[in-house]
Amino acid sequence: MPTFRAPRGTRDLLPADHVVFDRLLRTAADLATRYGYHPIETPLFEQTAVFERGIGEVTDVVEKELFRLAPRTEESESWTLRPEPTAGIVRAYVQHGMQTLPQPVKLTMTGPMFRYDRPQAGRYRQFWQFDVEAIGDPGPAVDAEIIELGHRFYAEVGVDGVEVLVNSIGDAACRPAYIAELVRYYRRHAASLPPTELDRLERNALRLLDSKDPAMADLNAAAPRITDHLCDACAAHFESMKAHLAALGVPYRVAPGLVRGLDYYTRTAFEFYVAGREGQQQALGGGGRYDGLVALLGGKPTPGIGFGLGLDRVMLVLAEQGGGAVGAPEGPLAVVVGADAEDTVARLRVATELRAAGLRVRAELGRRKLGRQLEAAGRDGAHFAVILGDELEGGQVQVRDLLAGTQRTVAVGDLARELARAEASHRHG
RNA sequence: GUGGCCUUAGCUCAAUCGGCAGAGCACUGGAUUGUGGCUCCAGAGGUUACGGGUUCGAGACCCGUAGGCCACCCCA
Repeated sequence: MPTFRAPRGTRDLLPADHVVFDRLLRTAADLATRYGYHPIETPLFEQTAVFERGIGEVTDVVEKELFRLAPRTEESESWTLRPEPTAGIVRAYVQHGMQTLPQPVKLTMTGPMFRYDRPQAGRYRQFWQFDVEAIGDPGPAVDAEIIELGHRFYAEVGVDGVEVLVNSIGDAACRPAYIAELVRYYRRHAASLPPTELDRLERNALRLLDSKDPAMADLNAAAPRITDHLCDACAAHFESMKAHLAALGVPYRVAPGLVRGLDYYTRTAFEFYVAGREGQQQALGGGGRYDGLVALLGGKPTPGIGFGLGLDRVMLVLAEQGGGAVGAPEGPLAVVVGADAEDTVARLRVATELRAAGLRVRAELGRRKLGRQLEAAGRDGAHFAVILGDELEGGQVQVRDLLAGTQRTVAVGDLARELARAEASHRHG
């Protein structure tokens, strides 16, 4: 019964979890660099209007999941913890005049996002995303390149069975007419619509296509498809994007029901999905094109595309698939131990010298007897124990090879060199 | 935001019909004083999530709260 615990929907990443987490961060950073993306950090919170205007007022994220900060005074502005990275990055793009840079501007950011919804495994109020955004390139080739990048991320971190779902949701030229037709279609069948679906029809008709209600299956299968109602420009974009994906060897599936939850998306929408696992948190990441967003946030009309990949869900799936989750934090190369409980000064001196030489060294500062110290060193995963004893008066210590069980006397001045040499011989043979 | 299941030591779990809260792992100490992994011994660790109720008596039954999980909503 701890007095305090992590807030609902948040969790502590303990050192053992961090081994996997670090690997994800390194892979993300390395991949983004290889593809020409530059790191950016935006604040964890923004003016609420950035999200309301950018994401859309009638989305679930804005209507019920915003993590609003309590105003400090009556007059103070409304701040909200970021629920997704794109709006903030686009705000920065506009604020710093990045339209004057060579286009596209390719940015990457990995960090925590916040949504105030009901927690479940793989769904947290604070969760981590690896995000990339390419702003200023209207062409379908960059869409394919970015999807391929996401696909490669999962491959490199070792997630099996990731499916790529793609769709086109049109643009301002063709989507309104399609939605009107969709509404007409469902209204004709209003009698067979469940009440909740009727309600969604009025709010956001595209969402009906996504319904998991079995009663909707036949109706949705026969519903007009957005991809049959794209304007010529959107249709050409979609075809070219798919051709590029195929040429890059990325396996994908067209998912006509994939509409995504944020209003700013246009044309390309995609999701990375892992099927067949326990629990419904199967969307590992997703993204799409947002050709209207820069203008919406006050910039001149500029196209953009990006994705966000959920690192928490990747860790979850890796653990389920039996990969990665195993991993103790890296232990020290050597532990400095001593026979005399009072010799902590000597232990620290030796350890400090070895650390200055660049070695990973833990000093045993407790009062445990030597046998226990060696036992702890072994469990730590240390390869060597440096044992301080009476020989120290003659400038010498014992170096015990904990893996081989051998031991030799070494002059203190030669310690760093000797440890490095012995470690090298472990590796080579 | 809606509905359901769950909560006993740091972790994984026992505790018969309502009758003295336990084990394994982990942790700490010891096995004739400076040598680990194995073994043996011992110790520490609990308001049985929290608050109320029923009862001679509650870990167990009832109500509420919190947290976790599952399904929705939606998404990462």
